[in-house]
Amino acid sequence: MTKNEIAGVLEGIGVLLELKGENPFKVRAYLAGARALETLEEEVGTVIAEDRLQAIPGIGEALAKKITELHATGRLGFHEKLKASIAPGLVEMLEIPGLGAKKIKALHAKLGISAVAELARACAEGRVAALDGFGEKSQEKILAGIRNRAAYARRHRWWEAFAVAEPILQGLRALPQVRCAEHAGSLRRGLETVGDLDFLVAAEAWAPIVEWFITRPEVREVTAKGETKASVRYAGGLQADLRIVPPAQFAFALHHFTGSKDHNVQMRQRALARGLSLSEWGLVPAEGEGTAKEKAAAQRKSRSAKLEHIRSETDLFAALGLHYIPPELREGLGEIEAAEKGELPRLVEAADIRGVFHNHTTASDGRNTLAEMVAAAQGHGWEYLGIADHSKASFQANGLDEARLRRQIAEIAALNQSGRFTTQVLTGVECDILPDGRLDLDEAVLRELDYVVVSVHSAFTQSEAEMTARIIRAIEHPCATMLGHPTGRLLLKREGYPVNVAKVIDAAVANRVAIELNAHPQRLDLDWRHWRRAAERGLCCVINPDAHDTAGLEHVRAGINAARKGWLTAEHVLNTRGLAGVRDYLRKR
DNA sequence: GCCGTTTTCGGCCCGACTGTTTTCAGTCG
Repeated sequence: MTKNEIAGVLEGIGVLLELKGENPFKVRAYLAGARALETLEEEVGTVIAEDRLQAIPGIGEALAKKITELHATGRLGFHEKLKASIAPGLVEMLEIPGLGAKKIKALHAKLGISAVAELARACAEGRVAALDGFGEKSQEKILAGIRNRAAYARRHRWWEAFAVAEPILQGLRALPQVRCAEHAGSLRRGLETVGDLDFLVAAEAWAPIVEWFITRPEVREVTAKGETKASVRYAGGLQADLRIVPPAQFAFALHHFTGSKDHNVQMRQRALARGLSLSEWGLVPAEGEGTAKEKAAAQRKSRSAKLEHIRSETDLFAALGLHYIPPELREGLGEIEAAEKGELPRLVEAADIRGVFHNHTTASDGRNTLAEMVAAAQGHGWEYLGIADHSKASFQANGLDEARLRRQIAEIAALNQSGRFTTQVLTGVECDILPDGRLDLDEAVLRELDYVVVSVHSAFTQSEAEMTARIIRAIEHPCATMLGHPTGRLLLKREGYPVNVAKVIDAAVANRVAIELNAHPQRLDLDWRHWRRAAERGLCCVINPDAHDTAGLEHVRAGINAARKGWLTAEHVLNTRGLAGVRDYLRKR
């Protein structure tokens, strides 16, 4: 079993234990173990062989044993027994908003419900409302939740979520009562997909803001409305939470609601180690004794004392002995340790980008002409624009053969010489990697180009070994400059083809081939989780929009998000170099 | 189940909102 498959089993165990009513900390231990495996930056087989599993934080004796068994046999008796003891319908019921393990257990114990369909029937017959702890409203909410389950569970690509969120944020900022407003959550962290939107507002008068938020025309449903918080659902199922705090608490709340959860847990533990308690309310001396309620009261009392020193997230991090951690890095993946040592990278920014390489025109399947694309690139202030239309094997995309490509090279040379644009056009191609790893165009024509992007567009069903060997063969071609969308994934739509990314990265480093961070919001491929380690190993990144029209050039912004999440600096990214630097790089390869 | 410049046992992040209750449990983030 691969590490992600093993992580999936551990997560499944966690969920099942929760439904059994097990100790919540045990549940958390399994989920944490799954997460630790997912973020492991090496092969799990290596770690097992070298007996280092228990050195991974969150994995102890029991989990190490189970992971080893799963890796060796692909099965785990403990998991299978557990699965057999719980109806699969109960797990599915967890997807219904408002239903957690305890309520599902009660429904199962008292009404014998073990599937979503049975639950719907019981609600319709009014049997759920009659249960202790349930009522009419719970019953209605469950029914609505069942109806909308698919839409509610859906995640949304960052780009689309941002497009919904931005006008609302601007609207909030324009309200007279609002001192300041920000996005929080995974949107602010630049995650590739977003579950819901979080808006955070600092204000003194709250009611008018809540009122404005829940009465937007895009709102389909108001799911919660309190003094400091409101939740709504927009068309398409995207949910948004608004939270309002007094201005003095904004920095704490912004940090808290930006997350991630793992980052917050680590920050709170760090605070506790310093005798402080961190929450969205503030940073106050930790109370040793007393109930949760008393502690909260004590916190509120002492709140004002500390708050005046902390006006921003920068102050908050500083109070815990840390440099400022950009939101994109707050995933609990070592950013706190790096911030403590002052070793956080200076992350690449959109303004660092001086040009892009992988773009299409009407010559293949683009929707804008060469001149239109160059004009748009110039509008972005870029020094160069690379054109990489499809090659002939991508017949469906009107790919270019050798003769058409040569005509395009001549056309680009003429355009550059005309002086019509200050942005220089570089000649490239997105050359198909054929199923056996050969390239789709003659080497002679490839040598006439400034660069060659090699990409897989066919035979996705090959085995991992075949696909990996195929891509590596292409990387080893003397004309290959960069590897396009390395896994071919389409977010929320299609898994990538199976490929051993670690081996591909090794081959790219060895052959001085750059790997693309395809910035198309649907791709963001290679995934940000690989980049930190890959860059340390010397891999050169190139952020490419894969634009098929002038608007597609904007997508670089999404690629920047992903690059930042991958701890990349401008030095790691080829297209932060100016035209001379890029020409130098391409010549020396 | 994990973990330890307080500890090998006894902790494990913390608060808001909802619905059902008359003081709180469950859920959520």
